Amino acid sequence: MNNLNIYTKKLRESGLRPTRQRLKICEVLFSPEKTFHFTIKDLTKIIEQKLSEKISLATVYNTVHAFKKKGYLKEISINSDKSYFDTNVTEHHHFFDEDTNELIDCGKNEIDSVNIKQNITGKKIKSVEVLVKVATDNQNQN
Amino acid sequence: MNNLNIYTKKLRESGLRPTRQRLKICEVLFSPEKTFHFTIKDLTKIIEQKLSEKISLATVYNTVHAFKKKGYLKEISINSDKSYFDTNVTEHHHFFDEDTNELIDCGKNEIDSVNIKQNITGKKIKSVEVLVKVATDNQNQN
DNA sequence: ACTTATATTAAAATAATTCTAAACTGTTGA
DNA sequence: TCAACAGTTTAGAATTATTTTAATATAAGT
Repeated sequence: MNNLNIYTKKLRESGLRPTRQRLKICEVLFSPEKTFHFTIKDLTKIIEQKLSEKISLATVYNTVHAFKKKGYLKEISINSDKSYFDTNVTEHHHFFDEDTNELIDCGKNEIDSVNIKQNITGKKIKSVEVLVKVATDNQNQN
Repeated sequence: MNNLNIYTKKLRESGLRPTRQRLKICEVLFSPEKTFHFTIKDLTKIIEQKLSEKISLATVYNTVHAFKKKGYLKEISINSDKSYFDTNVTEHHHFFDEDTNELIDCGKNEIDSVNIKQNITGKKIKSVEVLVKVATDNQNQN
C-alpha cells in the first residue's frame, strides 16, 4: 500500500474525505520516520511551505481534531496558551523545557509505569500523562 | 499572628504591597480549611461576592501569578482553554473529569512516586505532574 | 456530467490573557 | 503629619488561540 492510500485510509477512518489539503496534512504528519511535536501554527507553516499556497487554519484545526479523536494524534497537556500535539501515539511521557517552550519525549523506560490505586466511581481512566517541567538552575519555576 | 498579618506576609514575600483587593484575594485563597481548585474567573466571582464591588481582572491575574511564582499557588496542566490553579501546593496529582471539566485531587498515597531515570543536560526538574483523565465509559477520549 | 453532501476559506466571533495609560493609594522620610 | 514617589487599580484596548459562519468550491455516487 502506498502512502497515498495510507493517508486516504486514515482520513476515511477519521470520518473525513481525502482532499488535497488534508492529504498534505497527512504527508507532513505521517511520512517522517521520526515522530514529532507540533502546534497548529507550526503545522500550518510547514504545510504552506509544501503546498506553496495558503491553507485555512480552520481546515488544519478540523483535521487535527479528527485525527486526535480517532487516536492518530495525541494532545499533550501543558499549561500554556496553545495546544501541543504529538504524532507519537504510543504510551510515553514528556519533559517540557520552560526556557525554550520545547517538548521532549521521555523514553518509555525512563519512567516506571504509573500505578493508580484510587478510582473515581462510574468513571474510566482515559489517559495517564506525566509531565516533567525542567529549566536551567537559575530560573524560577515557571 | 492573625490572618491579616499572614496575608500581608505572603504578599510581601511575593513582592506585592498589601492592598484592600489583594487582602481579599488572600482571604478567599488562604482562609478555607480545605484546599481547592479554581480558575481566574471563579476566583474573581467569589471575590466580588465578598467585596460587594468589582475587582479588575488584571489585579486578579497579577496577584495569582505572583503567588504562583513564589510557590503559594500551583498551576495545573490541563489541556483546556483556561488555566486551573490549586491552593494545595504539596506534592500531589490530579484526576480530570472530562465529562464535567472538574479537577479532583489524587490522594498522596494513591499514586506511587514517579521515578524519572532520564535527565536533560543542564536542566533541573522543576515539577513532576501526573494527570489522569477520566470519563464515563461510553464517552470518546476527549 | 449531474446532484448532493461535504470541504475550504476569509472573515467574524469568542474567550482567555496581557497590556496600557490614567487615576489612585501605600509607604517613606522629612 | 504630610508631601512625594513608587507601586497599584482599573476600564478598556490589544493580543492570541480557537471556533464559527456563510459563501464558494470540490469529492463521490449515480
